[in-house]
Amino acid sequence: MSDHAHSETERLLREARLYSTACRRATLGVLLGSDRPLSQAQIADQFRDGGFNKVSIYRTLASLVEVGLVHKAFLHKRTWHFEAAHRCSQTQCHPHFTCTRCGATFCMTEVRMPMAQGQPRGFVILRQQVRLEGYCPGCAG
Amino acid sequence: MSDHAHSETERLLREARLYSTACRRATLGVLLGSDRPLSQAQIADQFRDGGFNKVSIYRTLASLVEVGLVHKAFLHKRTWHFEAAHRCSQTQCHPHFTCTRCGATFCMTEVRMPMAQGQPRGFVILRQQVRLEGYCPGCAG
DNA sequence: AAAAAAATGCAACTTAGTTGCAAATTCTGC
DNA sequence: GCAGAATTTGCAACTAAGTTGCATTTTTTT
Repeated sequence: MSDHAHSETERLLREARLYSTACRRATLGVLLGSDRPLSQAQIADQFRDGGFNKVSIYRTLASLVEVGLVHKAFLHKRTWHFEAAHRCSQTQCHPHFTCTRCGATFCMTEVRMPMAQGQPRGFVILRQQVRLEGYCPGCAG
Repeated sequence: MSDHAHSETERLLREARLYSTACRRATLGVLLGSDRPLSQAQIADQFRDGGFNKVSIYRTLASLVEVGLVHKAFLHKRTWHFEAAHRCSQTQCHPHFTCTRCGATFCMTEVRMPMAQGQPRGFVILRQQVRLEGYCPGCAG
């Protein structure tokens, strides 16, 4: 990780009152640099020389989710994918598109969805998530 | 299962060109009678006297999904929940609401969501799914 | 620099879902 | 209805994402 990225992740962790540790800086750095949500295994793959234990990565992700720096974006094939929260609003992230042919997932930041309306009285909606399925440009046509 | 339900599930299975077997009739009957998506374990719980092997239920669900009688509604705690497809359109089911306090899930059949628009050129959207989170009437307030 | 607080790594575990195969059930053509 | 083909079922063993307990190491505080 570059010095710049190091100080950026360090600042975010400090603001969140989390210990600035190697595993947290590395994990957060990978997520901030990714244009799509990543699983624990995909994050681990990005670490050179040694890397971190999967348990540590899972616990790191849990702590980042708890303070709101990271979101659990979606489950794909029974595996959680995480993304940095910096481009998500309080009540909804951009939709995620998964290609049913090749399995790739994309962040649909251009697609705007209105918040759900018309729920029965008594229900309080705090967050909504939209998943899209279909063919990506490479697999369509 | 009542005689009426038996003949109804049998008809649906025949139309779908599936063998009408005890496990399929029972599974489909349970899903048709449920007002919310169910997991394999929840379906198995509804079977009296003996029931069926979990492998058979999983394979039954796979066959019902393949012919379109049943949908994989959503993953909750890494567990798939299935629902009969009779009230879903081709491109989207009703949103599903999960209470973050008690964990219960509800079908929000009253909530209408427009199909996503504005995706980058080349993407073909075939289905969309909306998940809602918040407090149910029992847990809010 | 020492003590306190928290993170890390390891091994063992949990659990939803899957696979291969033999036995049982359902369907097809007579 | 009945024999044979096609398909489903149950069982045991397996897979893999994620979790837990605990001893060790790192980070922070004073």
